[in-house]
Amino acid sequence: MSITSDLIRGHTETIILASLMHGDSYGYQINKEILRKTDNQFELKEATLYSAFRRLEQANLILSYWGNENVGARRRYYAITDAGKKAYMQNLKEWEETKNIINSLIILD
Amino acid sequence: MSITSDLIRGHTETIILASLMHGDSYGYQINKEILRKTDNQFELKEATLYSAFRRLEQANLILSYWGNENVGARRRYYAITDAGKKAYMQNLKEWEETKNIINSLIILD
DNA sequence: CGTATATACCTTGACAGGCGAGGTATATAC
DNA sequence: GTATATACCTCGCCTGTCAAGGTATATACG
Repeated sequence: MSITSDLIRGHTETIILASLMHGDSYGYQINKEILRKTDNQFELKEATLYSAFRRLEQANLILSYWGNENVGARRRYYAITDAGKKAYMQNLKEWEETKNIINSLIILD
Repeated sequence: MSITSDLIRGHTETIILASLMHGDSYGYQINKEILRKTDNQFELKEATLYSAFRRLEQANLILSYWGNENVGARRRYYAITDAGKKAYMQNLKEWEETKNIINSLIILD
């Protein structure tokens, strides 16, 4: 896990929103997807993931419902709301701007 | 709650180290330089700046000395150490990796 | 002289997100 | 029966950020 928690801080919610832009999903799956997408370089810690879910739902950026699995462990599915989609777009824009700012500050001339 | 602060979190020290790679400087000047480089889009809050100085000096990544101004307010100058240069290089590398990871996670296919 | 502004440094305490460490439950495989 | 994978959750600590205060020097203006 080369990525440090302070560098990821502030991106957790956007990462979750981005994942849900592809369709409804649940915690475990979202994290596995993150692992896959980053070639096992990164995953969210469970406590981080679930506290982010709570914040996002509180802010009405996502909503949740229990899946109707009749076998295996229960799953709580999450769906992104319209407000969530807007927030995602906004966060993406901010990321592009922040990226430029950081680049200009830490890369030497 | 400003989004920017969480996105910049973890980069503060690298920003300071990068600034000192150009030569010794002092708090006020470093912050003005950041403002200039980002076209007034960003600056470190004073409390953040000075607490970062303290951490960096504690870790022997920078050292400080009082300037000998005989006019105006006193200045505490900072210089980057060899360990600081190494840390800067390492942080820069981590930034490039983190950038890719975040991009791959938040930008939709 | 009083006030405003710029330069320059510093401290305290609150806040919020990340996460280690624990817990619960279902199902398969050996 | 025990190990592993799936799947969810909570508690409490840690750490970086920052609002809100403070101190001191120098110049400009009326």
